[in-house]
Amino acid sequence: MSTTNPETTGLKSLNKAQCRAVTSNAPTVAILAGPGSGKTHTLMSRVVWLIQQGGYQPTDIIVATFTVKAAREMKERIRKALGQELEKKIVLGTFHSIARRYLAKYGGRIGLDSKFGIADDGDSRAIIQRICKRLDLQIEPSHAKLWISKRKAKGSTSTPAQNGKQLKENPALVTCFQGYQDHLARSNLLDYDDLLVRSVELLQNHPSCVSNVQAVLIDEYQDTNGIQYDLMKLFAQARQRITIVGDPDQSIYGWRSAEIRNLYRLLRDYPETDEVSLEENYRSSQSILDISLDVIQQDKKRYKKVLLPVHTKGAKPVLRKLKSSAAEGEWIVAEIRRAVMLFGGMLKHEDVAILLRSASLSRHVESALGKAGVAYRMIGGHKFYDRKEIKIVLDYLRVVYQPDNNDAVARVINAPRRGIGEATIKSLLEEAEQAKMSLWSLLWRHCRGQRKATTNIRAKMEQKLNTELLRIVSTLRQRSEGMNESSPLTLVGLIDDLVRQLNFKRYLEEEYVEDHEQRWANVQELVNLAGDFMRDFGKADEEALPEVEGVAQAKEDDLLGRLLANVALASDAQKDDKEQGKSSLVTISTIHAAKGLEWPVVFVPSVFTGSIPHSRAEDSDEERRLLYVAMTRAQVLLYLSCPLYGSQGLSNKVELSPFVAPFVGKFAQKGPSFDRPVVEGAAKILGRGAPTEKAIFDKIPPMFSPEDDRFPIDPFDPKNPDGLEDDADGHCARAPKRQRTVYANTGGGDGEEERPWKPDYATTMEKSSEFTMSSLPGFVSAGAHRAATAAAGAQETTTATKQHPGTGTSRRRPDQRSLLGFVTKEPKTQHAPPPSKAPADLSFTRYQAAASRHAAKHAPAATSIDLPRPAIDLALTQHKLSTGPALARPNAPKPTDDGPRKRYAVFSSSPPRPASPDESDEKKAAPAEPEQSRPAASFHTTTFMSALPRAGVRRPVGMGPPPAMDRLRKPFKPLTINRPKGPSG
DNA sequence: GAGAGCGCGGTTTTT
DNA sequence: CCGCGCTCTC
Repeated sequence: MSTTNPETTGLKSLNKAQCRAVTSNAPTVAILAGPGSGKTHTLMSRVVWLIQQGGYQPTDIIVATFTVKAAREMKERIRKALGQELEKKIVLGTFHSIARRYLAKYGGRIGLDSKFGIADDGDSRAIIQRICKRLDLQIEPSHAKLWISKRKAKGSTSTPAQNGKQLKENPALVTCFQGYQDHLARSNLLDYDDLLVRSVELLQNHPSCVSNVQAVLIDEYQDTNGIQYDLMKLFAQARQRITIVGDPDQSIYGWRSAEIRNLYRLLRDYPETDEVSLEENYRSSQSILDISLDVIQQDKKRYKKVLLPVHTKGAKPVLRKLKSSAAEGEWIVAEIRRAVMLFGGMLKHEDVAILLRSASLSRHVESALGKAGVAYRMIGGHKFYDRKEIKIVLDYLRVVYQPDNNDAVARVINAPRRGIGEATIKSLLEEAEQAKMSLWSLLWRHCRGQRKATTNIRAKMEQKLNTELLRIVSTLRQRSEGMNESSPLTLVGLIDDLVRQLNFKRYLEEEYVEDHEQRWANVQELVNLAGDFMRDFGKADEEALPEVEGVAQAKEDDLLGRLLANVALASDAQKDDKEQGKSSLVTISTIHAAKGLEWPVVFVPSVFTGSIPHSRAEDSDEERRLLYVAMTRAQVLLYLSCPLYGSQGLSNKVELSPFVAPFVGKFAQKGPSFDRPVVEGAAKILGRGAPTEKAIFDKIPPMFSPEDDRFPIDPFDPKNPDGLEDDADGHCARAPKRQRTVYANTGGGDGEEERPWKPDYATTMEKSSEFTMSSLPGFVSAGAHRAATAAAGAQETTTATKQHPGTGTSRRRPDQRSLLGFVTKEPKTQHAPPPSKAPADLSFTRYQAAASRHAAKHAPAATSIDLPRPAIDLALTQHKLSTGPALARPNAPKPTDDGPRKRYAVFSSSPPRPASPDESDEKKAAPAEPEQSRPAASFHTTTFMSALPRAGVRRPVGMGPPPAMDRLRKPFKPLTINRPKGPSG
């Protein structure tokens, strides 16, 4: 297998370096590479290669990823390459889920009860909070939690060196730690960190459990922490074959104790490691890469490496300043629409991602999208499983599964209301603890008359407890114990019965008069999720571990337990591309959750100090890397933006993030013109067909401004800093005093022409933006939009995995083998460092040289070869009817025959005023039903619908002036869903 | 002792 | 801007 011919082994999609990594015979392979260089693809290919060429059994391979999403994606890819049969046998998942599997099978060996549950974040927090309070420790629970988690996550790293520090430890923390562990043990729970800690313990003491393992592969290695490193080594202890891929520049989990140092530990611990660096970036346009590098290179301590653009320059990334967060949201919507429109169907909503530093920033964006009727899905942030109604049901299930889980029991005692208050529950808990029995059995015995509780429980309540809680749960428990894979529907039935017997619907109606429907729908969705779970994980040994000879496994056929574990471990976003394909959704995600993914169009809003370096962040380098990660998700269009005033008050000005401030001049100040070269360049990068100009033209409605000119370029006006809220038109309309911002001299340095801000135009457009956006029929409505795009863009477009389209153009570096591009500063390892003293900037120099070479080669050539006509698009640029008096009501043309359901929203041409009751009458008449045109196929649709006003309950949000609405309505909670829906067969 | 009402601080990112 | 903890009433 040493001489492998790429042609015959499916390695064609790999470049030379990748190929070398895939086929390396070294026991340990470290693949270090920047974003978009095909790391994951390479790792996946190596798995395939190990199985097909190396003769390894899939069951003997462990692939660990960092996030659930990454695991799922990896799974998908391997399935495509190997087929489901083989893929299923590979032990693949997040560290946590793999650890859990081992503990479920072998945990008995280290004294673990096989029915252990997983304490999620909320559980841990609650437990710690209680302990702190009860013992009157003078510490902050959140701090304690962090500390405990850090301590567990360290693994073997810390122990040797720092004894001095250990003495300094706050004894209160130690006490809390102890109490916490005791409590977990009593409730038979493991927290997330414990899964890893105990697995390490297991594998240390019982290596035979992994004696079969031939190869271990780790994705996103830079994010592993100490304990995960230990675990990796232990997984690999039989054969010591490890392959890792990673990028130190993308290390964004330091707060979770990820240690870049692990890279050097690996090189030290496995001196024969074959290091491979991948240097070509296949993802992004050159200008995106350039500016991303500008950002990351501010970090002087970083380990430099080469990143060669493969694609052409592309449109200049944008750094846009907006008046407020609300304006920012609206601008984003406008840009999305502009791009979708002017790319003539080549870009769809699903090609767009909005990446946020924190989930809480999503509000404005969501409301803008909602108003415009753009469907979206939110990844990360609020979790479906965190919703109150869901938590209650889950808590019941946990009690069914684990009667000793006192916390779950306690939460469930008075929900639905049974007239048992907090004080009573607290007292019962105390009593149980004193009596060294679980809360459940205390109640049980009390109600059976076996042991009278000292806590006073009134007869009426005892009655209720007995019939409504104890009896229901215990019968369900009996049923669940008889449940197994051969009776696949029982889990759904179980939840159904639980909910019915609790009269949960009525409870919701009474408790949540306002939105009980939504909540009940959520409960229904939970039932559906359970059904999906049964289908996908229920029967197949999705989680099986290979039998190792002579090592007995515990059977884990407890469906309920697995469901609950799945909820705890997989509570992040699922995407089910199959179903989503029908409706094209914009993605909103945290930057963290976006790692490893890519989109043609990426927005990074709120790039201001306090958000991106987050105000509570301790490591600003990590924050910078975070921004870098966000930026490098983009393939063709990258937009950063920053509101000039914070959302709270008008007076709090906001400062541009220091990470971009020095480069303001390198960004465009507004969205690019989507002229022919830009469109064609994008088409090339994405490997999609560029639409003809006619195709684009035909769909552009009149009144549509092809430029990003609806918002002032510089909304900042010192004379009128307070005109923000009420929109005293004057100040936005004033001609821009150019570049008088605090940040830098943007100098307007390049060919980007600055369109002067026309006062009248500005006002009208600005003012009319709400209704224009939301009510032009066929324009904003997803239905029409889909019709339009479907007609044009029926071609295959795959965003996920690129097969390195530009093979012909991408020049591989001849000296690819060299490592010097990567590590320039060798930390205190003294094993043979590669060409050690490369000047620190060499890599960058190389990069620059390559980049300019590349540019020289491509810029003229690329366009002239494929598409000889350069700038016909002038016509397009001038196709700007809208610069005229903007208020003329457009003779709204339906772009296509929208069939029978053409929906004309009623809109008045008068500028929107703050909502008055009479006015809203008119608005009520407007059909608030953009959502009806959308298929309700996936749960994400549900997500989206929750964003929309429900007829009768709310008036159409799109019609009204936004601020009023925002204040009137309780902000909706986006359902952020996550559907553990594995790609079913 | 249960529940409704008001005031205050506070929450980054994920398994 | 949202859950909490505190107070007051039943």
